[in-house]
Order: sequence, then C-alpha cells, then structure tokens
Amino acid sequence: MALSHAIATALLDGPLSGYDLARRFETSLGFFWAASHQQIYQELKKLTQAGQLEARRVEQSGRPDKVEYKLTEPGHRALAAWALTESRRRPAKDDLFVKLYQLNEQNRAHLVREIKARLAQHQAKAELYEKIRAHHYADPEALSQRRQGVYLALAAGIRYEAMFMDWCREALELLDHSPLQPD
Amino acid sequence: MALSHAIATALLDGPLSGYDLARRFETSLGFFWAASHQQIYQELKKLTQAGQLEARRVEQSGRPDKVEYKLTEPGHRALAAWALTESRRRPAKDDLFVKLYQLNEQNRAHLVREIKARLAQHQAKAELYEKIRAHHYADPEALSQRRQGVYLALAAGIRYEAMFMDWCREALELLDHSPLQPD
DNA sequence: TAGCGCATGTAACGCGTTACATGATTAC
DNA sequence: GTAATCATGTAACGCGTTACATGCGCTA
Repeated sequence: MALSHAIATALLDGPLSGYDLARRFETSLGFFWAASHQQIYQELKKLTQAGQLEARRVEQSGRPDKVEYKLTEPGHRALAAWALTESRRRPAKDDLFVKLYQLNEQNRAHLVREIKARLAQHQAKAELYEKIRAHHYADPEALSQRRQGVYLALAAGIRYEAMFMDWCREALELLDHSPLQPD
Repeated sequence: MALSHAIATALLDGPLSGYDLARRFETSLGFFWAASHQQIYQELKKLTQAGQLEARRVEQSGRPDKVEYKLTEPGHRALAAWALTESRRRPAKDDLFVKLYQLNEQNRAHLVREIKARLAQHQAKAELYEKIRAHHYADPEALSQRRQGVYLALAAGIRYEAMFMDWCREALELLDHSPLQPD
C-alpha cells in the first residue's frame, strides 16, 4: 500500500497532473517505485475521495486541459505519519535467477544472451545515474537535508547497478569460459 | 506469471508437497522468489487442473497425510520452453527509498534507526549465504552445470547483501555525522 | 495443558498489468 | 498525412497479502 505514499511524496514539491506524475515515475522516484499511468489515475481518484488531495482543472492554450493535484493538510499529515512507520523489504523477484536454477545444455546459450543484455541495461542505468549525481549531487554534505535523502536513494541506485554489472561479468566468465562438467 | 514456474523449478529435483514447497520458498529459491503457503496451494491446484502437475496422496504414520506433486511430461516441456523466453526485470520496490525522498528533521532519527536495522538484516543474510557457499559451492568450476546456475544465483545474493550493507554504512555516515544544512 | 511443528485449505480484498478507448496539437 | 506528445480515463483479469479455519501428534 505505498503507491499512494509515493504519489504524495512526488507532490511535496508542488502540484502535478496525472500525466506529470506518470512521467515523474519514469525517472527519479520511479527508479525505486514504478507505476503506470493507469494505476496513477486510479490512485489519484481514491486519494482525492479520501480528502488527501485536492484536484483543480487547469485550462491550457493549444493543449488539452489538465487536472492538477495538490496535497491537502490531512494529506501532508498522513504522509508525515507514514514516514515514521516500519518499512518492510519485499524480496526482489527476478525471473532470471529462477531460470538459472534450471540451467542446462538447452538454455545455456539463451541465458548467456540474457545476461549480456542485462549487462548493457545496467550499464545504461549506471551512466544515467552517474550523470545525475555529477550534475546535482556532487557534494552530498553541502546539500539541504531533503536533498540528502534523495542523494542517498540515488547512491543506492548507483551501487545496485554497479553490483549487478559485476555479477553479470562473473556469470559470463563462468558460463562462457568454464569447461563443462557432466550433470 | 512466474510463481508457477518457480514451483515447477522446485519440483525438478523430485516430488514435493505444498508444505515442503512452502518451506523451500523460505530458503533457496525463496531468496529470489518469495511465496506464501496460501499462494502455493492455490497455484498447485491450478497447475494440476492444467495438467502440468500430478497429485498423489501419501499416508504417513504419526503425521497428517500429505499430497505430493510431481511434474508431468507437459509440465516439463512448458518449463523448458519458459526458460527460453525473455526475462524482464521488474524494478525493486522499497519503501525506504520513498521515505528518504521526504527526509526531514522529524523523521531523520527514525530513518537512521531503520537503516541500522536493515544493516543487521543484510548482515544476517550475508552470513547465511556465505555459509551455504562455503559448504556447497566452494569450487564453482567443478560443479555440475545445473548447480553452476544455482551457484550464480547465490553469488548474486551475496553481492546484493554486501552492496546494501555498504550503502547502509554510507547513509549512516552522512545522516549521523554530517552537519545539518538548512532546507 | 500449552505451544510448536506438520499439513491443508477458503475468502476477501487490494495491488498491478494489459488491453481498450478517445481526442487535440505539433513537428516532420 | 502520419507519427509523436499531451492528456485522461475504463474494464478485466491475475497476482499477492491478510485473515480466518481446522486438526493431529509430540514435547516441555
């Protein structure tokens, strides 16, 4: 039950439309909590009904109208209260590891290809994160408190991508180059 | 739609009951794909109806009867075919990072406590994985192909825990010891 | 006799994904 | 003209979590 909190968090910096939020969730916060626009619109409806958000129709010239949402006072309070609750880590689910449990002659080449593709994906993510860090978070100790938190999330992302890349290389080393033992 | 595949994968080594599977998912495969017993029993029912599994009632002395499931031929084939499909990484969702986006004076101490608790959890996991590696996977190149795959999943787990511990230390360093900048 | 481990389930609800649906403007 | 971007939604389905429910045997 945390999409609502992720949305509220994104609204801390000011009102956003559903469309804006969907784009926000493709970057930034979205690196740690993904959501599709369908989910977002439904959640916005619920949160508005619950009184945590306020909707306001905004007319635009040359573009469709949009609906901007902003946090109400109760919304702010609920968010602040949530930040003080226990977080539970939900185990990452990943097909790839399940497939590795069935490694055999028939799927070995396919899995090697998949791992190579992953390596490239993680590389791209890592470079993106690095760029963001260099531009906006070069000196963590000098940041405002709020942005220190964002920096730490980014730092986790950077470490995660680097770790996964290292693993991919280890895996490829073993799968591509080691002699085959009989099963 | 991969719980069914995770279950089928666990059954590659021989028939298991729902209860056995639930325990299996608390360790081993469960490190990479978690499932509760409720989910497992329902999935077993579906897979049996779909002809991918065969159920057999087994009487036991001094214990309740159990129902053992094993892969049928179609089940085997479906699993092998699945291993050749593309895996998509689903982004890890973690409350903690969303909370960090709202770091402030009020929640800072709480988040520090949470990160300390995480550090301890990851430490425990890391030690468990290390023990398993030392006992069963000391020499990866000498393993059978199948067990090389399992080893690689374990290696990913070990790297993940180590990476997260490092991040926790970085975060604590910044949050506990850095001077506060105004927001 | 209380609690734990073994063993199996149902029901309700909420979260997440996929598919479907519309319609305007802008850039090529 | 045709594709991309802006903008908002509904519907169906499946996956996952929580709560509820039962009952035996062993050990402290």
